[in-house]
Amino acid sequence: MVIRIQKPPAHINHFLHHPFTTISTPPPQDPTTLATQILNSTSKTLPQILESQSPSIQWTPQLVNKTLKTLWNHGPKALQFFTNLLRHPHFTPHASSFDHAIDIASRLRDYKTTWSLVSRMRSLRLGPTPKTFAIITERYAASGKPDRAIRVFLNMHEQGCRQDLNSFNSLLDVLCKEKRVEKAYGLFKMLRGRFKPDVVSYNIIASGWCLIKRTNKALEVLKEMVERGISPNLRTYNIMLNGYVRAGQIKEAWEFFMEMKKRKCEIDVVTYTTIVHGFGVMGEIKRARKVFDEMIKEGVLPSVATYNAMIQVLCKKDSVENAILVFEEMVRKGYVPNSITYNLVIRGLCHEGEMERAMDFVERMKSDNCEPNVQTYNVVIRYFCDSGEIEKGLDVFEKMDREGCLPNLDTYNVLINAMFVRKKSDDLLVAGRMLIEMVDRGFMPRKFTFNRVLNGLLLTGNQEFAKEILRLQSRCGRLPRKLKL
DNA sequence: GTAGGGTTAG
Repeated sequence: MVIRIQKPPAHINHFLHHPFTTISTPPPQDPTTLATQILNSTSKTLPQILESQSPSIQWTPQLVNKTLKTLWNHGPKALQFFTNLLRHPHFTPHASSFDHAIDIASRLRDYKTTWSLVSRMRSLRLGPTPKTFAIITERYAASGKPDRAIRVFLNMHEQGCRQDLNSFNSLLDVLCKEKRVEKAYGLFKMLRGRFKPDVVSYNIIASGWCLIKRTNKALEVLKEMVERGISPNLRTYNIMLNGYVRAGQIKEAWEFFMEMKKRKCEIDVVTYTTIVHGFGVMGEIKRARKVFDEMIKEGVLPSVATYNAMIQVLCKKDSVENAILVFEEMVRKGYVPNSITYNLVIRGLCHEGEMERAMDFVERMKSDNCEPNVQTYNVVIRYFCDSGEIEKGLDVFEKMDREGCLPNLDTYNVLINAMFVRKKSDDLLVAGRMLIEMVDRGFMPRKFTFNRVLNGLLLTGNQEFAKEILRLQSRCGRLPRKLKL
């Protein structure tokens, strides 16, 4: 049974802390330890594990959410954990935990679970909230079902959640981020009478056009906005600026930036970061550095993101050594590098073949209380494998497991591909086991990957294992049409 | 999680 311990009133507190009172304080509730226990459990032992925690553990939303996040790359286990918790009569779920679980279920394309969580949420009067719908529509749009996303939005009021301008903007954003700006703009025009678009709506559509490098369309939309009496804001300008940079129109970007200055537009750290990044990707390191130095004189302090932009472009167009100088400079100035910063430097070092120094940075990351994430490990695994050091790649794979970092689809793809280079039959067995593991964790291998592993196993005389993989493939619906029963 | 800047592979 799960007991929620509530903070006692102050007068009771006195008795609780009396030396003769035997009520113990709850143990430290560490989501990582909990997640590890859950990962090592089976569907049978999981309820017992949760049960054994129950006398002391407080299932706060933070603990539940953090645990779900840690289990992100093992969706089925994450959902098992959450649905088991829901069975406990004394567990009081929070709307945000439902949203996390719904996010995980819809990422697995398990829409049955998704919607049953929604109705559970509803029966507990916790939602669904507009955020819940943003999650679900994003998942539909991301898996090639933008029309389904739109339908979900149009029907959300039936789930007790009224559409408003905010939720409309969310939907437009989701469609634009999935590069369905054409569709988003059509919907925008169709429903603008009903939702009265604002500057946010227009900014979303404009950045959608910019994302697919159609800066002229973005300008057109913004012109229409002004004609309708809505003024652009700083974000609007930053969106256009970034659009030019993305589209490689660096001349236009610079002119736009100059125009902003001339018109005494407020210019902020985002504007500068965009320019630094823009010059950098064009290989104009000196000009990037100049803008970087200039912004401080103009009274705009760089952010960690600005440093990240600078570090990235130095790695790509200059040298890692200079990038590391900037890294040390930011640390000296009291900035705290984040995981993106570390990953950039690590990637830069890997790219130069400096694998040992890259691994040193992974350690430094840890000692700086910035846990290496799945992207960090993916980078070093990829570079080890690409340089033929398969064994070291596998070592890092084991290391991340020990550190409690779950691999994602990229990790498996990189490693499975690497299992073919040495032409060793043992490697194919490893590939087969990885294939089984990734499916177990909710990742869908491509048909190509299945076939490659299958052929490899057959050619190395592992007929029995090949059959097992074939059965797995058919369960995944990844069989060639002819073989499907 | 209503909008803008840093991680990704050719």
